[in-house]
Formats: sequence, C-alpha cells, structure tokens
Amino acid sequence: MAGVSRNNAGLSTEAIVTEALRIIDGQGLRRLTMRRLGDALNVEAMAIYHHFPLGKEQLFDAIVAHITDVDDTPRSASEPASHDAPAEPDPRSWRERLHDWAEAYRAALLDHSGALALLINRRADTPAALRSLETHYAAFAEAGLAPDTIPRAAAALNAYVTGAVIREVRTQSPASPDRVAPETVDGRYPHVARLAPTEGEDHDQSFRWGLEALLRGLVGSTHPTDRA
Amino acid sequence: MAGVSRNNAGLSTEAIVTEALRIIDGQGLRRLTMRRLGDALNVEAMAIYHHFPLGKEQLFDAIVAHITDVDDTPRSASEPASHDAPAEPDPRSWRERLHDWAEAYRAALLDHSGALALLINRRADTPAALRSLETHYAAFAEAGLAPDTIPRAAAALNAYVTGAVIREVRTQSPASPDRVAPETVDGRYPHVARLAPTEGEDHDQSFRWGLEALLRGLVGSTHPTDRA
DNA sequence: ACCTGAACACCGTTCAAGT
DNA sequence: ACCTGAACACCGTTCAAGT
Repeated sequence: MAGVSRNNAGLSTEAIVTEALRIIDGQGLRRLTMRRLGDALNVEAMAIYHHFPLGKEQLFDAIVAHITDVDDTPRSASEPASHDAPAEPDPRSWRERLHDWAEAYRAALLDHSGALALLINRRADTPAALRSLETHYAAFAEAGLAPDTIPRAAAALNAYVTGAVIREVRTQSPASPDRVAPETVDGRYPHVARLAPTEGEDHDQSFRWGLEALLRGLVGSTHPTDRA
Repeated sequence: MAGVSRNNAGLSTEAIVTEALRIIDGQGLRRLTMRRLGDALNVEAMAIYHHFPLGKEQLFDAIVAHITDVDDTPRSASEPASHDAPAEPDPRSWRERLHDWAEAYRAALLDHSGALALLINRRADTPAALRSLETHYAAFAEAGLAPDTIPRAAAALNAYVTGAVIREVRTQSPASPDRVAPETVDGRYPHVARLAPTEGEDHDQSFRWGLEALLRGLVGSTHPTDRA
C-alpha cells in the first residue's frame, strides 16, 4: 500500500552490492549477513537469492569485482569511467600511467578496507583486471623491458600495491599506534629503536617512495626520463 | 576409563592452534568451527574457551602469530629455532639475510595459505615481527640507506612479499589455470595476448626476480657486490 | 583448574507458496 | 519473474554445574 507492489522491491545486483559495501564499511565484514542485508534493502533475506542464486559466495565475488573495477585514466574525479571511448592516444608517459594506476587501485582498496579479506581467495578474472594487465604490459614494453620479463614486472607491481595496502591497514588497526611500542624496544632491537618513525608514518608518501624504488629496480638501467 | 580423567584432556593453546591449522589446511577457513575443532581434539567445543577466553577472535590471533613466527637463519631446516642463542656474528651479507627472510616468510605463508585472510585485519605485534623488523633495519642500514628511508624500505619489502604470496594464491585458485584464458584476449588486449606466459608462471622464479628488482631499486646506486 | 551440557540468539540455505 | 514465510541444520557464546 506504500506505492511498491508486494513482489517487486526494485532489487538489482548493483543495489545489493552497494548496500552490502555500506554495511561492510560501516560495521565490518563479519556483520554482513543475508538477513541484515535484506533488512537494509527493505526486503526479506531470501529475496537476495533470486539475484545471487549461488548465495553469499557469489555476492562476495560481485563485491570484489565492484571494488577492483578502478578507472586509472587521468585525474578527473568527477565523471564516471567511459569504457567504450574510442582509442584516443594516451598523453601520459608509461611511468605516469603506472603511477596513476597504482594510486587509483590503492585508493579503491583503501576505500573499502573492510572487504580486503575477500580479495585473497578470489580470482581476478574480471574485465577490469584484464584491462589493467594490458595497461601494465604495454607500459613495461614501452619502458624497454625484455618480453619475458614483462609478466614478472607486472606481477611485482601488483604484489607491491596490494601488499602495501594490507600493511597499511594492518599497522593502523585499532588500539595501537603506527609506531612501535617503546617498551618492547628496550635493548634488543637497537636499529628499530633508533630508526622507527616517531610520530606515525605518512602512508601516502611511503607508498610513492616504495613505488618509485620498485619501478626503478624493474626497468633496470633505463634512463630516468620517460617518453619512449 | 580410557586413561584420561574426565576433566583433563591434556588441552593446551599450542595443541589447539595446531589442530586448528590442520582443519584450515585440509578443509578451509570457513570450516574451522569451535564445535568441529572440539571434535578433532576429542573435547567439547566449550572447553576451548578455557584456553581462549576471548573466543574465536583470540584463537585467530594465535593462529596468525603461529604462522608468522618464522625462522630466517641459514638453511638448516632440521633443528628448531633457538631464540636464545648468544649473538654470534651472522656470516651472511645484508642481501643474503633479506633474501633468506623473504623466502622463509613466503614459505610460511604459502604453507598455510588458507589462513591468509586472517592476516589482513590483524596487527603484527608479535616478538617475531619485531625481530624481523630489526633484521630488516639492520640490513638496510648496512646497505647504506639513509636513516629516514630505512623504515620505508622495510615497509616496501614487507609489502612485496605479502602481496606476492596473495597474488600467487589468487592466480592458482581452483578451476582456472595460471595463464590468461585465450578467449578473453581476442583483439582488445594485444600485449597480454602476445606476452602472457603460455604454460603457467614459475612462481618461485618470479618471486626471486621481483625481489631482486625491488632490492636493486631500494638500495639505489649501491654497488652490486654486497658486504659493507 | 579444567571440562561438560543445556540453552540462547543468531547464521546460510532449501523449499513450497504466493502474486 | 520476483518475493515471502516457515523450516532445517548449523553457528558462537553464556552460564551453571560437575569433578
């Protein structure tokens, strides 16, 4: 009687995934429950199974696909990604393209860090993942890497970005500061005591610093200037 | 009547963690249940709460601590780690020490890849983590890094190793081969089609290759020979 | 101290039924 | 096609009780 008929709540996979992410971000992954999700969508929990017949695991897959569907084009944060634009030449250097992707991917993961655990045991089969791979391969080819090392370079880049986000999330977990607790550092860990950052790391800066180091190591003796 | 009295099943935190890891490795994380774990230990599920009063979350913490308690001393795989040996000078170069740690840590994570998801939202506060940090700081200092860059270098190394393991586990997930499915590569991903490894990656080799590249990038223009 | 047994408030998922 | 409602086989955790 409130305007929506009994058997059409306007549910869609998109709406379900979005609401699921809201719950994860707000209450944590453990509290994402079919019943709670149904409540948030004003629907019986079992209605979700009509859109995800394989149940919660399939919902998790969709959540991961949603999060990792990042747009790494230049920084116009306003308009949504247009996946079907005609291939206009990218003005960015290979280094800029890799940097932009890394920043965008990191930001996407950090935006939903509560869902990070879902990433681990799920394959990266999505079109977005393949697009990113193509971007990385092309960039490293342009950088002059030998063909057989290009997949490894792309793998290393992916590993670094993912691992950096995880490390960042781990070190800023609740109830403990970024820096090492002073009482544990007494005598046995002199280097840690002397060198550990005193007031928390700047994760943004650390990330970029490590990224640049990795790219430097990957492209070997390539000249520091970009642009093939 | 079977030799053990009714209220002493010989339970210990160590035994519980070990059995929990056996279940995770054999059946997956989702099937690790207090009741199942109790069954495997020939005990009522509620007995576990006497050793882990804070419940499953505390058990998870102990599992992560157990997995990440790696020994990175030279490759004598036989004898257990002696944490209280007098400080005999380490004959390995800083590069060898970092390599050895990376390999050992990767192996430890891969050994229980089913528990990887637990790592993500849990702090690395353990003594083992602090020992590793000390190792890394000392090695990078010996390599000649500027003091303020040493924590970042250690963070990058940690990120790479963790991320590489996750990538490895993700790409070898069930029901899909390592290499990219040919049908998705048709026309739109020319570099991927041309350069993707045809018969699965050699993860061991890729890992080492990426690790060396990262270290090269981190230590900057240091000479390729080790030993300060 | 160490473990049991019953109970509570939840879960994910199936299934037949409604519209 | 899309959603509901009841039911089933589980969960984690508490609590009082046993020895």
